[in-house]
Amino acid sequence: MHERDPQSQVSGAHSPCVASAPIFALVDGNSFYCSCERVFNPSLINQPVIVLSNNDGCVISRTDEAKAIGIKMGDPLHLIGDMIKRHRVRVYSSNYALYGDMSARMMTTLAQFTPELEVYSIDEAFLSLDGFANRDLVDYAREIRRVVRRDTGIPTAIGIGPTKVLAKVANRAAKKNKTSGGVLNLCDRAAQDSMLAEFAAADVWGIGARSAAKLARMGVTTALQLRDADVDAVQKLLTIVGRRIVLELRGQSCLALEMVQEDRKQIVSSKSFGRPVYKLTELKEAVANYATRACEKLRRQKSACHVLSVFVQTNRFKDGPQYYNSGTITFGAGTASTVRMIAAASGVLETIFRDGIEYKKVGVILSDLRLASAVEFSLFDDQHKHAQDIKTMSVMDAINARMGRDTLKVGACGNVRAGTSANAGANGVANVKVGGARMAQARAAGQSAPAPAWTMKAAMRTPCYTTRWQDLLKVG
DNA sequence: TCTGGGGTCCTAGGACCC
DNA sequence: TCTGGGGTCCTAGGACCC
Repeated sequence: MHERDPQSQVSGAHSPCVASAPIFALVDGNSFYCSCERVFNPSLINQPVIVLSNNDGCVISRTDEAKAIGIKMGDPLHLIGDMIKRHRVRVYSSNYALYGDMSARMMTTLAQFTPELEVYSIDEAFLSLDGFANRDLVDYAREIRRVVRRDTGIPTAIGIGPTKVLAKVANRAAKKNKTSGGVLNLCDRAAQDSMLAEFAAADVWGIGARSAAKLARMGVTTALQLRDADVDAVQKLLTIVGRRIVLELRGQSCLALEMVQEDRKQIVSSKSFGRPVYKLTELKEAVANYATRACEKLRRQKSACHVLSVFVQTNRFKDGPQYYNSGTITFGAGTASTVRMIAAASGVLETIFRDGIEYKKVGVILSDLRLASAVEFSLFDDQHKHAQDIKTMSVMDAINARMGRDTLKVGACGNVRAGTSANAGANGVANVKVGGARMAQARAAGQSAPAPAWTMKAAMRTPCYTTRWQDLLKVG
């Protein structure tokens, strides 16, 4: 068992990596989004490739070749146009349906190697190798890499260590060091010493820009200095979080493997607009769509929402008047009904909307999430209506699961088909009635209508090779 | 013209109660 | 005029992650 509360541990002790100590491996997909694109387009191999954030705003994934040119994470597209042209960088809009599917394949493959697996993010997983101490860990990790590559096409790097933080360090080093063969083991004390000495404190997992600056002020700039710093002083500076990091660097495991994915405590759906938006009606349509997405997630984890917040904001990068406002509504009896949520969100939006403002973004936040099966009613709540809502939603979910997202949706969402974009055009919509709620049914064939200003820009999106029949890759 | 979205955890401070 | 102290709960803000 790992001790989860670092405060209860003996501080200052350097525990050696003995047989009974935990062993973590961190498997991380290299340039994950770009690698996904390469799997389906081999002409991208050995080429500089980047994948962009929503609205084709900035760089969120880049290959080694793109890094070598000098393209950095988070670079706005409009500032690197020259570089892209000069080096013929291949540019892609993000395609989360594809990346999510590739991620699931990678995790399934990893699960063949150990049942003790934590899916940490879309492209990373921690594996427990506790029972493997008597094997050659590096050999085993190489085998994992080989099989993931073979079965998914995704290249990975693997870092091994007695704690999660050290496994992270090892992973970074494995990626950087081309002679490592993609695998690096930091279970050995001497290896830790030499590696941490040349590893920046700012690059340690959990140390962000703010914390790095604070540490630098007390003379700590390397991971080795951080490990050997006075743990109480670090806690004073960086709270309990900093203490845990120091202990983990010393080889004391404070962060356990979390195999079960806990339910979300909060669900956010918000996006920047492809073009400026001024009108309340347009904002309402955007909010209806975001509320729809959020409620789908909510029902998937079988929760009910008790607090809904809606916010609006202007473009913070633009000179001129800024506006931010948010409003909240509380549901006496929790709900997961898209119809109710949209109505409530629309009401909140009206209270925070001001005329004559150039809006860039709206969002909805669902919080105070509790078990849907345990919703409590007061004397004034209409339980019959609530039961009807649940039925309506399950019909909608069932149809959309079978026929595709947004086949059935609430009329307030307008006529935008999910998965299309501002540039891809929209499909026709017909209204139908389900369980008393007015729904809009999008037709499969697209009669083009101009896309609303609030929809996203995604001009360079690849097809959904793995998740849509009509986008299956054709061979031959 | 053009700068992402979706999460988590921790702490301090205020409100409130006894 | 004197005017406690401890506990809990909630929230906003900060910081971090991918």
